[in-house]
Amino acid sequence: MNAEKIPDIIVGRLPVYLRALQRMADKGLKTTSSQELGDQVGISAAQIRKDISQFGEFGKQGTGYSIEFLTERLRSILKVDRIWDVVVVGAGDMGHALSNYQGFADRGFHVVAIFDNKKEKVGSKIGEFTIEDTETMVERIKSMGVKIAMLTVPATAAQDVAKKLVQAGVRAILNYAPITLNVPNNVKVQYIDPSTHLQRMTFYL
Amino acid sequence: MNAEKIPDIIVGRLPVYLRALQRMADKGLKTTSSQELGDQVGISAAQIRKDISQFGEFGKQGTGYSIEFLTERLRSILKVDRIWDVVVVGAGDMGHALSNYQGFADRGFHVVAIFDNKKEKVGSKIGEFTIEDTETMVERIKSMGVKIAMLTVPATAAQDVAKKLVQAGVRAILNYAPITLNVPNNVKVQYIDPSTHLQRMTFYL
DNA sequence: AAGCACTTGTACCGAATTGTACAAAATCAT
DNA sequence: ATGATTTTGTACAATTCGGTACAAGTGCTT
Repeated sequence: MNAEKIPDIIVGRLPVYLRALQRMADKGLKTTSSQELGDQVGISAAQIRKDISQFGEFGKQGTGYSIEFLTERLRSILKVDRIWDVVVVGAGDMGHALSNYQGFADRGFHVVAIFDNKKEKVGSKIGEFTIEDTETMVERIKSMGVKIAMLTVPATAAQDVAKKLVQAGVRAILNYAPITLNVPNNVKVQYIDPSTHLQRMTFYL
Repeated sequence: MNAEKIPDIIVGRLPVYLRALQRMADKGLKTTSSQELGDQVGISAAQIRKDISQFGEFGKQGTGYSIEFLTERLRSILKVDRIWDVVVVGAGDMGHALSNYQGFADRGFHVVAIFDNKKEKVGSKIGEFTIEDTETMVERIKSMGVKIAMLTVPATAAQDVAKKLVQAGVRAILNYAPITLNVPNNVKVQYIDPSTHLQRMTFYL
């Protein structure tokens, strides 16, 4: 499989499959089917089979998929068969919550530093982290070789910080600021904005 | 325009347009074009024109769109030309952050209560809110007539809580728990799971 | 007043995505 | 062993989605 040829919409579903598989494994299950997995994640069985088959023939007729094997394959495909270091920029409530979040460890991520530009915050602790100054951020990120950042600064500051992150070599940004970021093509951005997500649902109310 | 006929993918882009328009208005701008708006949000101008034209002819040739008028129309279409009461379930770090979040007010939402099932948390304060017991949640939500909930409980509890929310009349759930929820067709769910979003990007690294 | 530049809304078309259906393989029951 | 059942992977069809192109309206300049 060539990464360039896989549609983004399929890539977007893989983490959902992986998440469901990990839950099944936690329950002690050994195998599953596209039907069962589809019921779990609310996607048609055919869709799941087609998505998975983009990367190889991982199933067995009559039996379905080995949960362990499929999990391993998906982790490899998504490159989370390793641990990625991640930095948090913005030490507000959201940065705080992400720094403490226990849900990264078994999904392939590890927060290694948190930055803020408020001098009065710099130096204070969040859990085990000491908040660092954004002034030194670019060098710190470069020296650690971090490729992933989570951005929880105010919208007004987000574009500037994003530019710095790109300078520092960051290639993936999870943006919590309610603004669309302008970044080079080789940098990926995912957006998390609760108001936007809510507005997407009020349409149907 | 008939709500049933509008593709979900278009509905999903409208809040992004609205967000960009509100930023333009804040800057004092009066009009914009599909080209300019598209540059802001990273979507082609033709796409934006087509999306907007689903709901009427809001632009003017040669001039573009009145920011104020288009904002007003989008707010009406998305039904955020009013304030929706929202409850938070789960008083962990994320529930805490959402309860304090200042970004809801001018986007159509207002947090009115926060619930948790941990007896030792119930009664304590988060900002102006007193954490309430999930045992009384269904009745409280019913009596307040709340239709929207944000779910920040652990994955293991999420499905049970979601069921209760549906019983209470909630029609839209913003789910922060890393699990797919099973809800009736007339209930909408949006998913926010940082690990899933990050995994969607590591594929390209 | 005439020409130019800008911009919308939409018709048309190709690309992307999803659904349907089934042959082939594997397991299970008797 | 044989037939019934389950399930995958994929060919084909249908649908959805996005890009291209342009007529027509608007405002600006000279």
